[in-house]
Amino acid sequence: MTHSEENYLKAIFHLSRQGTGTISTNAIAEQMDTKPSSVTDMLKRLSDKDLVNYKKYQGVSLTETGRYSALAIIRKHRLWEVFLVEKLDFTWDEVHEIAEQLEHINSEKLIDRLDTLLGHPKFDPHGDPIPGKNGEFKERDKELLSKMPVGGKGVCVGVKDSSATFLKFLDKNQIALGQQIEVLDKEEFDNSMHIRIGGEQLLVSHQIASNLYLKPSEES
Amino acid sequence: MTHSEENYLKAIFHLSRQGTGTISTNAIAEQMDTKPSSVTDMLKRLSDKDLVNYKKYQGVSLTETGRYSALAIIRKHRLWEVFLVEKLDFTWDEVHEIAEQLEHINSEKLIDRLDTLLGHPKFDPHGDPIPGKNGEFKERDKELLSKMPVGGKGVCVGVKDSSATFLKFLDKNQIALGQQIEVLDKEEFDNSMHIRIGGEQLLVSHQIASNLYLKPSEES
DNA sequence: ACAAATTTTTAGAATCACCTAAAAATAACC
DNA sequence: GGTTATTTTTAGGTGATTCTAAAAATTTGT
Ligand SMILES: [Mn+2]
Ligand SMILES: [Mn+2]
Ligand SMILES: [Mn+2]
Ligand SMILES: [Mn+2]
Repeated sequence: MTHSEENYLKAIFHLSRQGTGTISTNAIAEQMDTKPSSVTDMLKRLSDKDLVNYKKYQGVSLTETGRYSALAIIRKHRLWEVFLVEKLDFTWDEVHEIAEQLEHINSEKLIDRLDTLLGHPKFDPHGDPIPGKNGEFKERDKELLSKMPVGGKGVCVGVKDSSATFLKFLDKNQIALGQQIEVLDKEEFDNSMHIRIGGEQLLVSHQIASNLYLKPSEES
Repeated sequence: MTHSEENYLKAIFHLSRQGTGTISTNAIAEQMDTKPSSVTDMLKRLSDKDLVNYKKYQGVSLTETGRYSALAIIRKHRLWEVFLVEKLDFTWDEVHEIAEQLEHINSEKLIDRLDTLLGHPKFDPHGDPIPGKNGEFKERDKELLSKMPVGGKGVCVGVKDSSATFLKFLDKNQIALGQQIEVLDKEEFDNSMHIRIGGEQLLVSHQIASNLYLKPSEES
């Protein structure tokens, strides 16, 4: 499989996990920052290789083998991200770009050994789950901060937007994975939220709240 | 720079360090297992980018920037090989193939950090010197075993052929880098050599002797 | 239901990296 | 020095991946 094919599979996988159902040509083009016509070309090729189910004008979905391949690439991507943070002291905003390259390295043994070196991590530096060697994958139980009710509590377990800009913003405001967050109040006006985090109080915009995932604490 | 361009630069660099002078199209084609016509194509492209000095029919050589680029790739290749052996327990016969992929990963910070993690190694698992960050490079002082006189001694410091087949053969016969070797006798008939290595005596063929590098001990 | 807007596909072209077959230049030999 | 052999380049073509522009299909709105 070529780098390009791998990138398309990954994009289709990620899109499948957002909106339900079949994926549109335009959605892929946008996600990958290419033209729809290029996407159509590639979908034909992927379909020929039985990696996607594709019928003209009907949208596309991954086949079993396509899904398996996508998960293998995501596994590599996320393990490399962990490696970069844990072993090479990169920050979580720096690793994605490099992992985009490393995910295409082809060696089963390499990725097995890396997994072992890292102690079989279950999540990457952004809180995303790392697929298993045999394609096991389940999303973790999480909720957007923006969807939490006033009075709700939880632990910060992930980010939706993992752009460097957003991650650096979180660093600056001392918001990190593993921290306890409580919703104190919501502003009707702009949907911004007053939260308690690490003893401090903070007002976060709706933009921010809708890009932070919490694992909600059990309500009594 | 594309992967292919990088591979060509590397090939030209390696050829320059063997026979002296300018490099022929055919030599590159053979080294890279492609056709001479493909090489000509690429030489034009590399020349356009000022990475090589190329005039039709006159052979080719690296420019200053071409040489610098080649060294950067070789540095990456060899650092990754060290990483694979030191951190992921690969054997020296397994690492080259994977490093062929990893050498194309593009991140200065990554390679700096890797260098630090590994303790700034000077040599790769095959005894080849690792170029410095700023293009410093000097070959180590070494001599082929086959060129050593009877009675000569030295430490095994490298291999010329670093194919998996040869390396596994060396493992099987307990020949490893760092070992003391003494030439006991040469057979006129087939140029095979009786050597002492690690207390044992061994008869090695000319083929083998001409692929093992020693650092000759000071003769008195 | 039909026109307009949007999405998607086709057609045609460019670039990269490779190939084969043929032509041209250079080197080797007598 | 002229013929042969070898090396190297050109010419032309293929597949992969992208693009733009135009055509076709689908969806939306009235
Ligand atoms: Mn990432
Ligand atoms: Mn991630
Ligand atoms: Mn190598
Ligand atoms: Mn090596």
